[in-house]
Amino acid sequence: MKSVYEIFKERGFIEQITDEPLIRDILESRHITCYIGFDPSAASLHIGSLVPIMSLCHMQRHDHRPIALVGGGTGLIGDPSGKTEMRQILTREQIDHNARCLRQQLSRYLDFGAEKAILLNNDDWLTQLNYIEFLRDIGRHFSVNRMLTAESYRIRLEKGLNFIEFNYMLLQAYDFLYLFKYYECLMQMGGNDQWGNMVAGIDLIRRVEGKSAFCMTFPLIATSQGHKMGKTEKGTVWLDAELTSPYEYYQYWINTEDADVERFLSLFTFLPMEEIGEVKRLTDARLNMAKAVLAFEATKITHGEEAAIAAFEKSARLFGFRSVETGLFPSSTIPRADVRAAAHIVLPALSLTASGTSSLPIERRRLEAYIPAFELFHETNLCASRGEARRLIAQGGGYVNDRQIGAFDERIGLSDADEKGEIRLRKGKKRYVILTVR
RNA sequence: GGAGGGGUUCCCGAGCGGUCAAAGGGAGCAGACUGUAAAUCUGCCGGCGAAGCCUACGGAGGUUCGAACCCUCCCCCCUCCA
Repeated sequence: MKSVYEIFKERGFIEQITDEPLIRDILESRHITCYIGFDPSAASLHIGSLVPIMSLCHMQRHDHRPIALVGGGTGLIGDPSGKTEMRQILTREQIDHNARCLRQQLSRYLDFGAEKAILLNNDDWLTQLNYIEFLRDIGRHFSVNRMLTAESYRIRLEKGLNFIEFNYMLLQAYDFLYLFKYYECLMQMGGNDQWGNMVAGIDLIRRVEGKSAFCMTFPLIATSQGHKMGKTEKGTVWLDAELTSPYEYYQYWINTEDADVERFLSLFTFLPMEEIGEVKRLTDARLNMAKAVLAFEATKITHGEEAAIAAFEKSARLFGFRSVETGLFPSSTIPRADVRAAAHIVLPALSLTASGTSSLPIERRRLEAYIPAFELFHETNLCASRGEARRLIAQGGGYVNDRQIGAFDERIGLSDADEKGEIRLRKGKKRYVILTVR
Protein backbone atom coordinates (compact mmCIF):
# COMPACT_ATOMS: atom_id res chain seq x y z
CA MET A 1 0.00 0.00 0.00
CA LYS A 2 1.19 3.46 -0.83
CA SER A 3 2.02 5.79 2.01
CA VAL A 4 0.17 9.06 2.41
CA TYR A 5 3.34 10.77 1.46
CA GLU A 6 3.25 9.09 -1.93
CA ILE A 7 -0.43 9.90 -2.25
CA PHE A 8 0.22 13.55 -1.51
CA LYS A 9 3.13 13.62 -3.88
CA GLU A 10 1.43 12.01 -6.85
CA ARG A 11 -1.84 13.87 -6.40
CA GLY A 12 -0.24 17.29 -6.24
CA PHE A 13 -0.86 18.20 -2.64
CA ILE A 14 2.65 19.28 -1.78
CA GLU A 15 3.93 22.77 -2.37
CA GLN A 16 6.56 23.11 0.34
CA ILE A 17 7.67 20.74 3.02
CA THR A 18 10.26 20.83 5.77
CA ASP A 19 12.82 18.07 5.78
CA GLU A 20 11.27 16.04 3.01
CA PRO A 21 13.20 12.77 3.42
CA LEU A 22 12.48 12.70 7.14
CA ILE A 23 8.78 13.39 6.78
CA ARG A 24 8.55 10.77 4.13
CA ASP A 25 10.18 8.29 6.41
CA ILE A 26 7.96 9.19 9.36
CA LEU A 27 4.76 8.99 7.35
CA GLU A 28 5.75 5.61 6.03
CA SER A 29 6.82 4.06 9.28
CA ARG A 30 4.63 5.59 11.97
CA HIS A 31 1.14 6.77 12.69
CA ILE A 32 1.30 10.40 13.57
CA THR A 33 -0.97 13.24 14.52
CA CYS A 34 -1.20 16.25 12.25
CA TYR A 35 -3.31 19.37 12.22
CA ILE A 36 -4.85 21.97 10.00
CA GLY A 37 -6.51 25.15 11.16
CA PHE A 38 -9.83 26.29 9.74
CA ASP A 39 -10.85 29.88 9.89
CA PRO A 40 -14.32 30.49 11.31
CA SER A 41 -14.92 33.74 9.48
CA ALA A 42 -18.04 32.28 7.89
CA ALA A 43 -20.64 29.76 8.95
CA SER A 44 -19.65 27.40 6.18
CA LEU A 45 -16.42 26.39 4.54
CA HIS A 46 -16.17 26.75 0.81
CA ILE A 47 -14.35 25.04 -2.00
CA GLY A 48 -11.18 26.85 -1.05
CA SER A 49 -10.94 24.64 2.03
CA LEU A 50 -11.35 21.46 0.11
CA VAL A 51 -7.68 20.73 -0.44
CA PRO A 52 -6.96 20.86 3.30
CA ILE A 53 -10.03 18.75 3.99
CA MET A 54 -9.06 16.16 1.41
CA SER A 55 -5.57 16.02 2.82
CA LEU A 56 -6.94 15.21 6.25
CA CYS A 57 -9.11 12.51 4.69
CA HIS A 58 -6.06 10.97 3.10
CA MET A 59 -4.23 11.10 6.41
CA GLN A 60 -7.07 9.37 8.15
CA ARG A 61 -7.35 6.74 5.45
CA HIS A 62 -3.74 5.89 6.17
CA ASP A 63 -4.29 5.57 9.89
CA HIS A 64 -2.79 8.85 10.86
CA ARG A 65 -4.71 11.01 13.26
CA PRO A 66 -5.87 14.36 11.92
CA ILE A 67 -6.78 17.25 14.12
CA ALA A 68 -9.12 19.78 12.60
CA LEU A 69 -8.58 22.93 14.55
CA VAL A 70 -11.31 25.48 14.36
CA GLY A 71 -9.77 28.86 14.92
CA GLY A 72 -12.34 30.27 17.29
CA GLY A 73 -9.60 32.06 19.20
CA THR A 74 -7.42 33.17 16.34
CA GLY A 75 -10.55 34.19 14.49
CA LEU A 76 -10.87 36.94 17.03
CA ILE A 77 -7.62 38.34 15.71
CA GLY A 78 -7.64 37.81 11.97
CA ASP A 79 -4.79 36.43 9.95
CA PRO A 80 -3.12 39.04 7.76
CA SER A 81 -1.42 36.42 5.56
CA GLY A 82 -2.38 36.64 1.95
CA LYS A 83 -4.61 39.61 2.48
CA THR A 84 -3.92 43.12 1.43
CA GLU A 85 -6.17 44.70 3.93
CA MET A 86 -7.20 44.05 7.44
CA ARG A 87 -10.14 41.81 7.70
CA GLN A 88 -13.27 42.84 9.42
CA ILE A 89 -13.18 41.65 12.97
CA LEU A 90 -16.17 39.58 13.87
CA THR A 91 -17.87 39.54 17.18
CA ARG A 92 -17.36 36.80 19.66
CA GLU A 93 -20.89 35.53 19.12
CA GLN A 94 -20.53 35.33 15.36
CA ILE A 95 -17.31 33.39 15.69
CA ASP A 96 -18.72 31.00 18.24
CA HIS A 97 -21.64 30.33 15.97
CA ASN A 98 -19.41 29.82 12.95
CA ALA A 99 -17.09 27.54 14.88
CA ARG A 100 -20.01 25.30 15.79
CA CYS A 101 -21.12 25.15 12.18
CA LEU A 102 -17.65 24.21 10.99
CA ARG A 103 -17.43 21.42 13.51
CA GLN A 104 -20.56 19.92 12.11
CA GLN A 105 -19.49 20.40 8.55
CA LEU A 106 -16.12 18.77 9.01
CA SER A 107 -17.74 15.69 10.49
CA ARG A 108 -19.06 14.91 7.06
CA TYR A 109 -15.58 14.32 5.76
CA LEU A 110 -13.78 12.89 8.74
CA ASP A 111 -14.63 10.20 11.20
CA PHE A 112 -14.29 11.76 14.62
CA GLY A 113 -15.19 8.55 16.38
CA ALA A 114 -12.88 6.75 18.75
CA GLU A 115 -10.08 9.31 18.57
CA LYS A 116 -9.57 8.56 14.90
CA ALA A 117 -9.69 12.27 14.34
CA ILE A 118 -9.99 15.13 16.76
CA LEU A 119 -11.87 18.34 16.51
CA LEU A 120 -10.59 21.19 18.62
CA ASN A 121 -11.25 24.87 19.02
CA ASN A 122 -8.28 27.01 19.95
CA ASP A 123 -10.67 29.28 21.73
CA ASP A 124 -10.34 26.79 24.56
CA TRP A 125 -6.77 27.69 25.29
CA LEU A 126 -6.07 31.00 23.62
CA THR A 127 -8.69 32.96 25.48
CA GLN A 128 -7.30 31.67 28.76
CA LEU A 129 -3.92 33.21 28.12
CA ASN A 130 -2.56 35.86 30.38
CA TYR A 131 -0.94 38.66 28.45
CA ILE A 132 2.12 39.19 30.63
CA GLU A 133 2.78 35.50 30.95
CA PHE A 134 2.37 35.01 27.26
CA LEU A 135 4.86 37.74 26.49
CA ARG A 136 7.38 36.29 28.93
CA ASP A 137 6.98 32.67 27.93
CA ILE A 138 6.24 32.89 24.24
CA GLY A 139 6.87 36.40 23.02
CA ARG A 140 10.50 36.36 24.02
CA HIS A 141 11.20 33.63 21.51
CA PHE A 142 10.18 35.76 18.57
CA SER A 143 12.49 38.11 16.80
CA VAL A 144 10.66 41.08 15.41
CA ASN A 145 13.45 41.57 12.93
CA ARG A 146 12.82 38.12 11.59
CA MET A 147 9.10 38.43 11.56
CA LEU A 148 9.38 41.55 9.49
CA THR A 149 11.22 39.64 6.81
CA ALA A 150 8.35 37.17 6.43
CA GLU A 151 6.75 37.51 3.06
CA SER A 152 3.27 37.72 4.50
CA TYR A 153 4.18 40.71 6.61
CA ARG A 154 6.35 42.44 4.06
CA ILE A 155 3.43 42.92 1.75
CA ARG A 156 1.38 44.34 4.54
CA LEU A 157 4.15 46.65 5.66
CA GLU A 158 3.46 48.66 2.56
CA LYS A 159 -0.25 48.90 3.12
CA GLY A 160 -0.23 49.01 6.88
CA LEU A 161 -0.31 46.39 9.51
CA ASN A 162 -1.53 46.86 13.01
CA PHE A 163 -0.41 45.18 16.16
CA ILE A 164 -3.31 42.80 16.55
CA GLU A 165 -2.56 41.28 13.16
CA PHE A 166 1.16 41.28 13.78
CA ASN A 167 0.46 39.04 16.75
CA TYR A 168 -1.33 36.47 14.70
CA MET A 169 1.84 34.55 13.98
CA LEU A 170 2.58 34.13 17.67
CA LEU A 171 -0.84 32.73 18.34
CA GLN A 172 -0.70 30.24 15.52
CA ALA A 173 2.77 29.22 16.59
CA TYR A 174 1.44 28.78 20.08
CA ASP A 175 -1.37 26.58 18.78
CA PHE A 176 1.16 24.28 17.22
CA LEU A 177 3.18 24.18 20.42
CA TYR A 178 0.05 23.43 22.40
CA LEU A 179 -1.00 20.62 20.10
CA PHE A 180 2.52 19.27 20.07
CA LYS A 181 2.61 19.16 23.84
CA TYR A 182 -0.86 17.86 24.57
CA TYR A 183 -1.72 15.87 21.48
CA GLU A 184 1.66 14.80 20.18
CA CYS A 185 0.93 16.65 17.00
CA LEU A 186 4.03 16.45 14.84
CA MET A 187 3.02 18.12 11.66
CA GLN A 188 1.02 21.12 10.61
CA MET A 189 -0.44 21.42 7.17
CA GLY A 190 -2.14 24.26 5.37
CA GLY A 191 -2.16 26.57 2.39
CA ASN A 192 1.13 27.92 1.20
CA ASP A 193 0.29 31.36 2.55
CA GLN A 194 0.58 29.77 5.99
CA TRP A 195 4.20 28.76 5.56
CA GLY A 196 5.57 31.59 7.66
CA ASN A 197 3.18 30.91 10.51
CA MET A 198 3.90 27.22 10.43
CA VAL A 199 7.64 27.61 10.46
CA ALA A 200 7.25 30.00 13.37
CA GLY A 201 5.48 27.20 15.22
CA ILE A 202 8.25 24.75 14.46
CA ASP A 203 10.82 27.23 15.74
CA LEU A 204 8.83 27.81 18.88
CA ILE A 205 8.60 24.09 19.55
CA ARG A 206 12.31 23.72 19.11
CA ARG A 207 13.04 26.58 21.49
CA VAL A 208 10.55 25.64 24.16
CA GLU A 209 10.57 21.87 23.94
CA GLY A 210 13.87 21.25 22.27
CA LYS A 211 12.15 18.95 19.80
CA SER A 212 11.48 18.86 16.09
CA ALA A 213 8.14 19.30 14.40
CA PHE A 214 7.31 19.56 10.72
CA CYS A 215 5.05 21.20 8.29
CA MET A 216 3.80 20.89 4.77
CA THR A 217 1.94 23.34 2.59
CA PHE A 218 -0.47 22.89 -0.26
CA PRO A 219 -0.36 24.86 -3.44
CA LEU A 220 -2.93 27.62 -3.50
CA ILE A 221 -5.35 26.29 -6.04
CA ALA A 222 -6.49 28.53 -8.81
CA THR A 223 -7.97 27.59 -12.14
CA SER A 224 -5.65 27.58 -15.07
CA GLN A 225 -7.17 30.91 -15.98
CA GLY A 226 -5.87 32.24 -12.72
CA HIS A 227 -9.30 32.53 -11.21
CA LYS A 228 -9.73 31.84 -7.57
CA MET A 229 -11.34 28.53 -6.83
CA GLY A 230 -14.94 28.47 -5.89
CA LYS A 231 -16.19 31.72 -7.33
CA THR A 232 -19.04 31.79 -9.78
CA GLU A 233 -21.59 34.28 -10.95
CA LYS A 234 -23.59 33.42 -7.89
CA GLY A 235 -20.68 34.04 -5.61
CA THR A 236 -18.83 31.62 -3.42
CA VAL A 237 -19.38 27.91 -3.82
CA TRP A 238 -20.04 26.73 -0.29
CA LEU A 239 -19.88 23.24 1.10
CA ASP A 240 -23.17 23.73 2.89
CA ALA A 241 -26.09 22.35 0.89
CA GLU A 242 -28.28 25.16 2.16
CA LEU A 243 -25.97 27.80 0.73
CA THR A 244 -24.97 26.01 -2.46
CA SER A 245 -27.28 23.23 -3.52
CA PRO A 246 -25.76 19.90 -4.52
CA TYR A 247 -26.92 20.62 -8.06
CA GLU A 248 -25.10 23.95 -8.18
CA TYR A 249 -22.11 22.29 -6.61
CA TYR A 250 -22.17 19.65 -9.31
CA GLN A 251 -22.50 22.34 -11.96
CA TYR A 252 -19.49 24.15 -10.59
CA TRP A 253 -17.33 21.10 -11.09
CA ILE A 254 -18.69 20.06 -14.44
CA ASN A 255 -17.80 23.50 -15.73
CA THR A 256 -14.16 22.95 -14.92
CA GLU A 257 -11.78 24.23 -17.56
CA ASP A 258 -10.20 21.60 -19.77
CA ALA A 259 -6.73 22.26 -18.51
CA ASP A 260 -7.77 21.65 -14.91
CA VAL A 261 -9.63 18.36 -15.18
CA GLU A 262 -6.76 16.02 -14.42
CA ARG A 263 -5.42 18.14 -11.59
CA PHE A 264 -8.82 18.53 -10.00
CA LEU A 265 -9.60 14.83 -10.24
CA SER A 266 -6.35 14.18 -8.40
CA LEU A 267 -7.03 16.68 -5.67
CA PHE A 268 -10.76 16.48 -5.22
CA THR A 269 -11.66 12.83 -5.73
CA PHE A 270 -10.35 9.55 -4.39
CA LEU A 271 -10.23 7.88 -7.80
CA PRO A 272 -7.01 5.97 -8.43
CA MET A 273 -4.31 7.87 -10.27
CA GLU A 274 -4.06 5.21 -12.95
CA GLU A 275 -7.62 6.05 -14.01
CA ILE A 276 -7.10 9.77 -13.72
CA GLY A 277 -4.06 9.53 -15.96
CA GLU A 278 -6.36 8.51 -18.81
CA VAL A 279 -7.66 12.07 -18.97
CA LYS A 280 -4.63 13.02 -20.99
CA ARG A 281 -5.98 11.01 -23.90
CA LEU A 282 -9.43 12.55 -23.83
CA THR A 283 -10.61 15.40 -25.98
CA ASP A 284 -13.86 17.10 -26.88
CA ALA A 285 -16.98 15.25 -25.81
CA ARG A 286 -14.99 12.52 -24.12
CA LEU A 287 -13.20 15.07 -22.00
CA ASN A 288 -16.60 16.19 -20.83
CA MET A 289 -17.18 12.68 -19.53
CA ALA A 290 -14.21 13.20 -17.26
CA LYS A 291 -15.78 16.45 -16.09
CA ALA A 292 -18.98 14.62 -15.28
CA VAL A 293 -17.02 12.09 -13.27
CA LEU A 294 -15.21 14.88 -11.46
CA ALA A 295 -18.51 16.61 -10.72
CA PHE A 296 -20.16 13.41 -9.58
CA GLU A 297 -17.34 12.23 -7.35
CA ALA A 298 -16.77 15.65 -5.83
CA THR A 299 -20.47 16.04 -5.11
CA LYS A 300 -20.56 12.58 -3.62
CA ILE A 301 -17.78 13.41 -1.20
CA THR A 302 -19.40 16.60 0.00
CA HIS A 303 -23.11 15.81 -0.20
CA GLY A 304 -23.33 12.04 -0.33
CA GLU A 305 -24.07 9.58 -3.10
CA GLU A 306 -27.81 10.12 -3.18
CA ALA A 307 -27.49 13.86 -3.67
CA ALA A 308 -24.80 13.29 -6.27
CA ILE A 309 -27.07 11.01 -8.27
CA ALA A 310 -29.90 13.51 -8.07
CA ALA A 311 -27.60 16.28 -9.26
CA PHE A 312 -26.34 14.09 -12.05
CA GLU A 313 -29.84 13.27 -13.20
CA LYS A 314 -30.99 16.82 -13.07
CA SER A 315 -27.97 17.90 -15.02
CA ALA A 316 -28.57 15.14 -17.57
CA ARG A 317 -32.15 16.24 -17.96
CA LEU A 318 -31.23 19.86 -18.53
CA PHE A 319 -28.14 19.47 -20.64
CA GLY A 320 -28.53 16.10 -22.21
CA PHE A 321 -27.42 12.68 -21.11
CA ARG A 322 -24.02 11.47 -22.14
CA SER A 323 -22.98 8.19 -20.70
CA VAL A 324 -19.47 7.83 -19.44
CA GLU A 325 -17.82 5.04 -21.40
CA THR A 326 -17.53 1.82 -19.47
CA GLY A 327 -13.76 1.70 -19.86
CA LEU A 328 -13.31 5.11 -18.32
CA PHE A 329 -13.00 5.58 -14.58
CA PRO A 330 -14.14 2.08 -13.64
CA SER A 331 -13.85 3.02 -9.96
CA SER A 332 -16.35 5.81 -10.26
CA THR A 333 -19.90 5.03 -9.21
CA ILE A 334 -21.36 7.59 -11.59
CA PRO A 335 -24.57 6.23 -13.12
CA ARG A 336 -23.91 4.99 -16.60
CA ALA A 337 -25.92 3.03 -19.05
CA ASP A 338 -24.86 0.88 -21.90
CA VAL A 339 -23.30 3.18 -24.42
CA ARG A 340 -25.51 1.99 -27.25
CA ALA A 341 -28.67 2.45 -25.24
CA ALA A 342 -27.68 5.83 -23.91
CA ALA A 343 -29.10 7.80 -26.76
CA HIS A 344 -32.51 6.33 -26.17
CA ILE A 345 -32.78 6.90 -22.50
CA VAL A 346 -36.07 8.42 -21.60
CA LEU A 347 -35.11 11.52 -19.74
CA PRO A 348 -38.48 12.76 -18.52
CA ALA A 349 -38.51 9.81 -16.18
CA LEU A 350 -35.79 11.47 -14.19
CA SER A 351 -36.81 13.62 -11.35
CA LEU A 352 -35.92 17.14 -12.21
CA THR A 353 -36.79 18.71 -8.94
CA ALA A 354 -35.15 16.13 -6.76
CA SER A 355 -32.58 18.52 -5.36
CA GLY A 356 -34.66 21.43 -6.39
CA THR A 357 -33.79 24.76 -4.92
CA SER A 358 -34.53 26.25 -8.30
CA SER A 359 -38.14 25.19 -8.19
CA LEU A 360 -40.70 27.73 -7.06
CA PRO A 361 -44.44 27.66 -6.67
CA ILE A 362 -46.62 30.21 -8.41
CA GLU A 363 -50.28 30.90 -7.91
CA ARG A 364 -52.60 29.85 -10.70
CA ARG A 365 -54.57 33.04 -10.30
CA ARG A 366 -51.60 35.16 -11.19
CA LEU A 367 -50.89 33.20 -14.32
CA GLU A 368 -54.48 33.47 -15.41
CA ALA A 369 -53.98 37.21 -15.37
CA TYR A 370 -50.72 36.83 -17.28
CA ILE A 371 -47.41 38.22 -16.04
CA PRO A 372 -44.88 40.12 -18.13
CA ALA A 373 -41.77 38.00 -18.66
CA PHE A 374 -39.33 40.50 -17.18
CA GLU A 375 -41.30 40.65 -13.97
CA LEU A 376 -41.12 36.91 -13.62
CA PHE A 377 -37.39 36.92 -14.22
CA HIS A 378 -36.93 39.48 -11.52
CA GLU A 379 -39.29 37.82 -9.08
CA THR A 380 -37.57 34.48 -9.39
CA ASN A 381 -34.18 36.06 -8.72
CA LEU A 382 -32.95 35.05 -12.13
CA CYS A 383 -32.27 38.77 -12.49
CA ALA A 384 -31.33 41.17 -9.75
CA SER A 385 -33.62 43.94 -10.93
CA ARG A 386 -36.40 44.54 -13.39
CA GLY A 387 -34.05 46.63 -15.47
CA GLU A 388 -31.60 43.78 -15.70
CA ALA A 389 -34.40 41.44 -16.70
CA ARG A 390 -35.51 43.78 -19.48
CA ARG A 391 -32.01 44.02 -20.82
CA LEU A 392 -31.48 40.29 -20.61
CA ILE A 393 -34.62 39.49 -22.54
CA ALA A 394 -34.09 42.30 -25.01
CA GLN A 395 -30.71 40.81 -25.77
CA GLY A 396 -32.14 37.37 -26.31
CA GLY A 397 -30.96 35.74 -23.11
CA GLY A 398 -34.37 34.87 -21.70
CA TYR A 399 -36.28 31.68 -22.46
CA VAL A 400 -39.60 30.13 -21.52
CA ASN A 401 -39.66 26.38 -21.91
CA ASP A 402 -36.59 26.63 -24.14
CA ARG A 403 -38.27 29.09 -26.45
CA GLN A 404 -36.47 32.40 -26.71
CA ILE A 405 -38.60 35.27 -25.47
CA GLY A 406 -39.13 37.91 -28.12
CA ALA A 407 -40.11 40.98 -26.12
CA PHE A 408 -39.24 41.84 -22.56
CA ASP A 409 -42.88 42.29 -21.62
CA GLU A 410 -44.13 39.19 -23.39
CA ARG A 411 -46.96 37.78 -21.34
CA ILE A 412 -46.50 34.52 -19.59
CA GLY A 413 -49.64 32.66 -18.64
CA LEU A 414 -51.25 29.36 -17.88
CA SER A 415 -50.87 28.25 -21.47
CA ASP A 416 -47.10 28.14 -20.95
CA ALA A 417 -47.40 25.46 -18.32
CA ASP A 418 -46.91 21.85 -19.39
CA GLU A 419 -49.07 18.93 -18.38
CA LYS A 420 -47.25 18.73 -15.05
CA GLY A 421 -48.09 22.36 -14.37
CA GLU A 422 -44.48 23.47 -14.78
CA ILE A 423 -43.06 26.47 -16.53
CA ARG A 424 -39.35 26.52 -17.12
CA LEU A 425 -37.68 29.89 -17.14
CA ARG A 426 -34.12 29.98 -18.34
CA LYS A 427 -31.45 32.65 -18.29
CA GLY A 428 -28.69 32.02 -20.78
CA LYS A 429 -27.74 28.42 -21.17
CA LYS A 430 -27.36 27.25 -17.65
CA ARG A 431 -29.59 29.00 -15.21
CA TYR A 432 -33.04 27.55 -14.78
CA VAL A 433 -35.96 28.22 -12.52
CA ILE A 434 -38.94 25.96 -12.60
CA LEU A 435 -42.29 27.43 -11.71
CA THR A 436 -44.91 25.06 -10.46
CA VAL A 437 -48.50 26.16 -10.79
CA ARG A 438 -50.45 25.92 -7.58
C1' G B 1 1.13 65.38 18.37
C1' G B 2 3.33 67.81 13.51
C1' A B 3 3.81 67.85 8.01
C1' G B 4 2.19 65.82 3.55
C1' G B 5 -0.91 62.40 0.46
C1' G B 6 -5.50 59.91 0.06
C1' G B 7 -10.98 57.99 0.67
C1' U B 8 -15.07 57.86 -6.56
C1' U B 9 -20.09 53.14 -8.88
C1' C B 10 -18.25 45.06 -7.36
C1' C B 11 -12.49 45.92 -7.73
C1' C B 12 -8.53 48.99 -9.76
C1' G B 13 -8.57 53.81 -11.44
C1' A B 14 -9.60 58.79 -14.23
C1' G B 15 -12.46 63.13 -13.28
C1' C B 16 -11.35 68.39 -10.07
C1' G B 17 -17.90 73.88 -10.78
C1' G B 18 -22.25 72.65 -15.47
C1' U B 19 -22.19 68.63 -21.52
C1' C B 20 -21.05 63.23 -14.96
C1' A B 21 -24.86 57.76 -13.58
C1' A B 22 -19.20 59.69 -13.83
C1' A B 23 -13.26 57.96 -18.89
C1' G B 24 -10.35 53.43 -19.07
C1' G B 25 -9.30 48.54 -17.39
C1' G B 26 -10.74 44.14 -14.67
C1' A B 27 -14.66 41.22 -12.89
C1' G B 28 -19.76 40.00 -14.07
C1' C B 29 -24.26 39.05 -17.44
C1' A B 30 -26.13 37.92 -22.33
C1' G B 31 -25.57 36.79 -27.76
C1' A B 32 -22.52 34.38 -31.75
C1' C B 33 -18.97 30.23 -32.26
C1' U B 34 -18.44 25.45 -29.38
C1' G B 35 -18.03 20.49 -26.03
C1' U B 36 -22.58 22.85 -19.98
C1' A B 37 -14.65 24.21 -21.49
C1' A B 38 -11.08 27.93 -23.07
C1' A B 39 -10.00 31.68 -26.61
C1' U B 40 -12.31 35.23 -29.83
C1' C B 41 -16.00 38.74 -31.49
C1' U B 42 -20.62 41.69 -30.21
C1' G B 43 -23.96 43.96 -26.80
C1' C B 44 -25.03 45.13 -21.72
C1' C B 45 -23.32 46.42 -17.02
C1' G B 46 -27.28 51.95 -10.18
C1' G B 47 -32.95 51.80 -9.57
C1' C B 48 -37.95 52.77 -11.54
C1' G B 49 -39.60 54.06 -16.12
C1' A B 50 -42.47 56.45 -22.39
C1' A B 51 -40.21 61.30 -21.70
C1' G B 52 -38.46 61.72 -17.09
C1' C B 53 -37.57 60.98 -12.11
C1' C B 54 -34.92 58.95 -7.86
C1' U B 55 -30.37 57.23 -5.44
C1' A B 56 -24.95 57.61 -5.75
C1' C B 57 -18.51 60.03 -5.61
C1' G B 58 -16.07 58.70 3.32
C1' G B 59 -19.85 61.65 6.96
C1' A B 60 -22.32 66.31 8.32
C1' G B 61 -23.01 71.24 7.08
C1' G B 62 -22.04 75.62 3.77
C1' U B 63 -20.97 78.71 -0.87
C1' U B 64 -23.39 78.72 -5.79
C1' C B 65 -28.65 79.21 -10.53
C1' G B 66 -25.72 74.56 -10.36
C1' A B 67 -20.76 70.52 -6.52
C1' A B 68 -17.71 64.14 -7.06
C1' C B 69 -15.20 68.68 -8.06
C1' C B 70 -14.84 75.06 -3.88
C1' C B 71 -15.15 76.12 1.82
C1' U B 72 -15.82 74.35 7.19
C1' C B 73 -15.96 70.58 10.76
C1' C B 74 -15.72 65.33 11.63
C1' C B 75 -14.33 60.05 10.59
C1' C B 76 -10.93 56.58 8.30
C1' C B 77 -6.28 55.10 5.63
C1' C B 78 -1.12 55.85 3.97
C1' U B 79 3.95 58.23 4.16
C1' C B 80 7.59 60.98 6.77
C1' C B 81 8.83 63.40 11.44
C1' A B 82 8.12 63.26 17.00
